[in-house]
Amino acid sequence: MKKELDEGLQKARHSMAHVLAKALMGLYPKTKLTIGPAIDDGFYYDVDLDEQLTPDHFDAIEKKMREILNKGESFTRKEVSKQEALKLFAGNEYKTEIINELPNDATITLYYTGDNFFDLCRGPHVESTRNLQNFGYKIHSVNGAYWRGNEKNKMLQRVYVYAFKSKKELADHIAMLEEAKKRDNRKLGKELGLFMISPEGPGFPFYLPNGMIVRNELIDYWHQIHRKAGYKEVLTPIMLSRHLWETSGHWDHYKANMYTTKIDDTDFAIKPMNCPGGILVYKNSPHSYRDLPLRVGELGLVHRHEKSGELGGMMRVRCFTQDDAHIFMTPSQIKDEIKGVVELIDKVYKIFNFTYHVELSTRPENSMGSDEDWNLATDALKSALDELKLDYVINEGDGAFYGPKIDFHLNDAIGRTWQCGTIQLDFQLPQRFELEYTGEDGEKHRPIMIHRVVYGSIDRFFGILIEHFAGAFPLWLAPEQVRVLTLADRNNAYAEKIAEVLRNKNIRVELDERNEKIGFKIREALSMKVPYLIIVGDGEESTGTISIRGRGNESASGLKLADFVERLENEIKTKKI
RNA sequence: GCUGGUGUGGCUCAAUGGUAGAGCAGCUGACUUGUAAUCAGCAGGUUGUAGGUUCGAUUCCUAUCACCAGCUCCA
Repeated sequence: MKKELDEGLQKARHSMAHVLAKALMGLYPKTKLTIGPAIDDGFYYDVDLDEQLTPDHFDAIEKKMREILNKGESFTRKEVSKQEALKLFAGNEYKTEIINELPNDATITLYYTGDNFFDLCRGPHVESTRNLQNFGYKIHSVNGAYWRGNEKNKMLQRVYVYAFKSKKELADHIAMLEEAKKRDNRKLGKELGLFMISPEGPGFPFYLPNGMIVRNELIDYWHQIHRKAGYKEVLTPIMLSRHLWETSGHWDHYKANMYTTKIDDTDFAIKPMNCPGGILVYKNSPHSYRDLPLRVGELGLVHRHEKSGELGGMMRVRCFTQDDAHIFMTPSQIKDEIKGVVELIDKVYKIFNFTYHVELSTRPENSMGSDEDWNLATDALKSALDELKLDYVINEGDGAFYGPKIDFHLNDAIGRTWQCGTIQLDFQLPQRFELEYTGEDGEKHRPIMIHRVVYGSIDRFFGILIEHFAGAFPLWLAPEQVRVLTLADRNNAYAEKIAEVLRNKNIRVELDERNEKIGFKIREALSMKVPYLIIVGDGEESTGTISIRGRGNESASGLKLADFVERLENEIKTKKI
């Protein structure tokens, strides 16, 4: 599912980055160049420069780039020794740092652009800037970026440039971004009355009535499929004692992200995860091997102190509901349980027409447990994926502190990917909490735990859905499924009767009886993305029929209400997208 | 949290170192309407907040809060 890497394009983009570097050096000779790689939609170059670049500078920089492209300057490779390289980049601490990390006997390569500019670079490059003349490129922003991505390092200026093989592709890309902007969950959330976020609670979303309907539909569906898959459900408190978080390891590993408080003289923390609560439920009663696997779901509200600059709409919040579940099982059940979860996740994503890819994350630095357990857990996940014949990418060191995980990444409207579903295998918490079950042999054994979510966060999944559907939710999710519009006051009674029939069928229907022109009412209903409009005037009333207009461009008249209701019910039932 | 930017009535936006203006939404009235905006009137803001400069600030400065883009982080 991941985008194929087009090596030729990457090479050309990286060559463009050198053109940008040369242009910047020409305009601002004090610029210290650092690195300038190709990315998905172009390239960037990180520079250390005292003068703050702003959009006002872009024209001049682009013009300079154009000059270099038009000259048809060749890219030439030159090999130098480490000592020579250090001398050439003596005033540039960033390049010096890079060079110093190379082995002493390394052959270091420089690339010249023309004969008066060179940059430290592994290459490869196109032959000449002439090869890049048809490129569509546009500097679109300058932002801060830490040297080497480490927030302890100096912040550099990162010049971002869109770059495509042709001007047409560039125009298409910009058009796509504009479309994405129209779908932004923050914009649509406001326009469609889905949710709000108040300055009184940054990162803590409020659900408005329309958003609440979507949320409840998502939850209803979740309950249905989980019941069918043999899950039980619990609800655990959002605040628990420090002692519990110390036992779980969160107090040591996750404290920076936890909200804490005191009750009397005891420290408490608002839960950032549901697992310790779920474990207390498990420990509440003794278990036999006959109970396993035990699948216990929880729609748990968690709070995490995310840094202020990381917040954004529904996509990144400080409190959210995870559609969590913990599965307690014996080692021999691991594979089948993981398979079951993967199939569940696949089924849910298909309902929404999402494509996704899978990643497997291994042991991070700040983790607990023995090498042996980590290997065992990681191997178990791998073999389950292999057995399911699922392609996956390995993310070294990106696991949770208590175990490795499989992540599901959805592709959203803008082409970004979002981690939603995850399956985490955990040998640690059962040990820390001394979980047990009685085996067939009458002895005590330690269960293994799976933590898993399907939506991930209901709130963020909602945000992704808003953008995915551009606010035009499928019928089963639409806050308002049908709106009945009247032509004139004298048709109101007829319209009310129709609305009542729909309401009795559990269809979410609203009535628009205002004294407005029909064009105005239609315009408003369509801008609210109502899936179906029923329009009734004298014509319909005299024949006992209805006219409908769909959110697409469908329109029909002379329909029987009963037939239309049946159609709606079928569409809702099949969760048709 | 960091770098840069933004902050004007419910929404979208305008204006100026001399005490803010429009469209939409809202309210009232007229119109009783046939597939994406009927007309008229009314009402609504001490220009995010707190200081400062100034004869005078919403416009300049400082701090702070929130938002936006990116970095870092992440469900």
